[in-house]
Amino acid sequence: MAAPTRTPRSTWIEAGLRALAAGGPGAVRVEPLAKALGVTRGGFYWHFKDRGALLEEMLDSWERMSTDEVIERVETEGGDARDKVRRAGALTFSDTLLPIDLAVRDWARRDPAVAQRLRRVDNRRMEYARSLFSTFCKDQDEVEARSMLAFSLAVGKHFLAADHGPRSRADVLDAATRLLLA
Amino acid sequence: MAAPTRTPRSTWIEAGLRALAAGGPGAVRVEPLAKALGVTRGGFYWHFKDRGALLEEMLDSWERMSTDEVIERVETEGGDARDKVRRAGALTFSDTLLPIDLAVRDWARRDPAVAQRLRRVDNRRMEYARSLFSTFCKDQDEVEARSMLAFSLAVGKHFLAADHGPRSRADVLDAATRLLLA
DNA sequence: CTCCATCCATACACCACTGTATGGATGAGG
DNA sequence: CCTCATCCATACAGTGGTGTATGGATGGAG
Repeated sequence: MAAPTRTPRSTWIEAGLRALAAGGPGAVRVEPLAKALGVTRGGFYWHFKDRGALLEEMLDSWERMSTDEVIERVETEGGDARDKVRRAGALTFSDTLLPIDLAVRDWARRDPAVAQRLRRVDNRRMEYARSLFSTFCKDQDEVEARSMLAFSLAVGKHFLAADHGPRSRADVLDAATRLLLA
Repeated sequence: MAAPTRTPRSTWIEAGLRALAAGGPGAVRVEPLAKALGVTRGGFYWHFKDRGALLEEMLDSWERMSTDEVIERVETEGGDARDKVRRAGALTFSDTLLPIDLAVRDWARRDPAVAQRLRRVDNRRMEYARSLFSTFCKDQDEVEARSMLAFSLAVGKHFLAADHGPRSRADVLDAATRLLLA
């Protein structure tokens, strides 16, 4: 051992994820990250081979946070299937995870390696959603359709800019969720 | 008049939209665009004040293509409301328009001016969807919920990476669409 | 043929970032 | 107090873009 790590790998990764959330992968640049952390890039290239290595580890970190950790928390808190669907949605699209998630989705459209990671993550989520919907819907085709619609709604609502006249967005989401959980 | 415009504004705008579709707004850079068109940046700064002016005009162009032109085509071809919903979806998310649309959605999350444009566009689309759903669904809350779900599905499916086990993505989308149009 | 608006090439100054090399600081273990 | 692994600052060369200035080409109108 020696001096206690001052700005360890994890600090760079967290800063990187913040930058990704705010501006997409193109905004994850070493120099601005260092400036934001109040250091120079000196230490960065001690921790990481290059910028690409940071991006890899950011995705590793995100992948862990977005699946196991969320599902574990939902299961320990209990409740019936409908509660769990709502809660899983709330957790995986929380204030911190949501913007990262959306940035990764756009990124995945352009980078096959990222697409593969997202696929792993989405598959775990869909598998979980399927298991929950199956508890109150017996037709498997319909379970799959409802899961897909629920997931699309959870993601899509952040990419849609439409207003709803007299209704609030929250009202419409409520009505849509009821339709799916009926 | 004088020499016939060799690479007019529209050429730069089209090239810009292609770059936007392929790599997001950060990929719309003058130098690579010129290289792709086989010219230097010389002419670009004759047409446009700067890079920002090009982005503006690209959005103007996209806004026109994505609303009036689509709705007009759907209406002239006729059919019942359910046909029109499907056809409007197919047109506004065609091979050329879709990647631009998705790029703009991500862009809008970071740029308020872009968000405002997207809002105008999505409102026109939702308004149209509402009018179609209303023809076979009388509960206005439900019309709004179904419109929102349909729109979310149309956009969200391109951001979702999940597989569906034995089923194909097309099968699941079919089932989901039937659920919405029931 | 000449003129002139239109469009393009070239060269320049500038900026932001990448990755490397090198020489410190810093502070716990011995 | 010395040592050594750990972390950081600084300087450098290189890359790829931006916007400006300037001097041509080009080709239809007159």
